[in-house]
Amino acid sequence: MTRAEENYLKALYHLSDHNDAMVSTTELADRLETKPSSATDMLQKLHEKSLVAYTKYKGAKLSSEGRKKASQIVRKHRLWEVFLVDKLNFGWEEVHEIAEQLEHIKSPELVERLDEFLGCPTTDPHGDPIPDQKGHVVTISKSLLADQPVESSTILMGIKDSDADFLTYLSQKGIKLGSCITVLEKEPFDQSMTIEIDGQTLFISKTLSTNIYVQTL
Amino acid sequence: MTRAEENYLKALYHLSDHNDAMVSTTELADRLETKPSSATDMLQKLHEKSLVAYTKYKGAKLSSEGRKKASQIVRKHRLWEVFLVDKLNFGWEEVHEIAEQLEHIKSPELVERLDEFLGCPTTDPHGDPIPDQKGHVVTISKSLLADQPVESSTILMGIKDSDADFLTYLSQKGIKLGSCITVLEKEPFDQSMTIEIDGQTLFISKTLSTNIYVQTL
DNA sequence: ATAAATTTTTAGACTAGACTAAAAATAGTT
DNA sequence: AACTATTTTTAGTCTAGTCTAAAAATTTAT
Ligand SMILES: [Mn+2]
Ligand SMILES: [Mn+2]
Ligand SMILES: [Mn+2]
Ligand SMILES: [Mn+2]
Repeated sequence: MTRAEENYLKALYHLSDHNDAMVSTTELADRLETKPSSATDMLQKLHEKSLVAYTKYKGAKLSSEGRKKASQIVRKHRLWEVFLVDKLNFGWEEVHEIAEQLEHIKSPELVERLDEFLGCPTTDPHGDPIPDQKGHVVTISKSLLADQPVESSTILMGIKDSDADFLTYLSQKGIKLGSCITVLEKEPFDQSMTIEIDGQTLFISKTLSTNIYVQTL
Repeated sequence: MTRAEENYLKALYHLSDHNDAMVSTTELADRLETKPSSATDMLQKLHEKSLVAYTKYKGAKLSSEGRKKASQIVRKHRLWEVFLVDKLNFGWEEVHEIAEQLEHIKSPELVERLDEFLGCPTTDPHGDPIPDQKGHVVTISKSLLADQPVESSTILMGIKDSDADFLTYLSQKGIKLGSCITVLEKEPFDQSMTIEIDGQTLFISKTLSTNIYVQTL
């Protein structure tokens, strides 16, 4: 499998959002910052290889074999992210780009040894679950901070959009995985919130609260 | 820089053997398991980029810029080998293939953090020196075991041909970096030797003794 | 110094992956 | 239902990197 093939499989994995929904060529092309015609080419190739179920004009989804391959890439990506943050002290906003390369290293043995070295983590630095060798993920029920009622106490479990600027902003405010968040106020007209996070009071926009996953205590 | 370009630069680095000797296209092609015509193509390209000094029919050698790039790849290769052996407990015969991939990961920050994480090692698991950020290597004077006189006591400092089968064989015999070797006997007709290594007596062929670097005590 | 053998380069073809432009299919609108 | 707008596919082109076969240069041998 080439790097390009792997990137397409991974994109399909993320876009189908676990409910093996059909993905259109434009969605796929947008995600990979390429053109729909290129996506069509690749989908036809991956269909030939039985990694993708693709029907002209109707979109594509991963085959079970394709999903397994994709989950292995995601597994590697997230394990390397843990390595970079836990062992090399990178910030969570710096690791995605590097993991994007490391995920393509081919060595099953390496993955398992890395996993063990890291203490078999179940989530990556952004709160996303790490698939096991078989591609299974333990899904932790989490809800959006935006949907929490006033007075509720929660713990920050994940970031929806792991954009580097967004992650940097969160770090600056001292917002990180495991932070305790209590909703103090919610403005009905623009859904902005006043929250207490690890003791300090913060005012946050709707954009922010819809990109943060929390777990109710 | 593409992966292929990097592999060509690295091959030139190793073949020119520090004395910036001219390297022929066939040598280069053999090393990279490709054809001379492919090597010619790439040399012309790298010459265009001023990374290689190449003159038709006369061979090629690295420019100072090219040598610097090459040394950075070698640096990465060897640092990753240290990581794999020291942190992930791989055997020294297993790491070359994986490092061959890892050496192409692009992130200067990663290299420096990895270096620090590993305690800034100066040699890799096969006894080869790790170039610093500027491409400088600390050359430790070592000689071939084959050239040692009878009765001399030495320490194993490196392996010349890091072929996986050879490394596995050495491990099986308990031969590793740092082992104390005393030459007990030398047969004049075929240069085979009887040695004492870490207490045990071993009979070794010329092939073996010409692939082991030692330092005299 | 010529001729033969070897090495090196060129020319032409191939694949993976991407792109543009045009054609075909689908979806949306009157 | 027919027309329009959008999406998707096809056709053709491009680059990187490889290969084979042929041509050119160099080296070796006579
Ligand atoms: Mn990737
Ligand atoms: Mn992540
Ligand atoms: Mn390599
Ligand atoms: Mn090595």
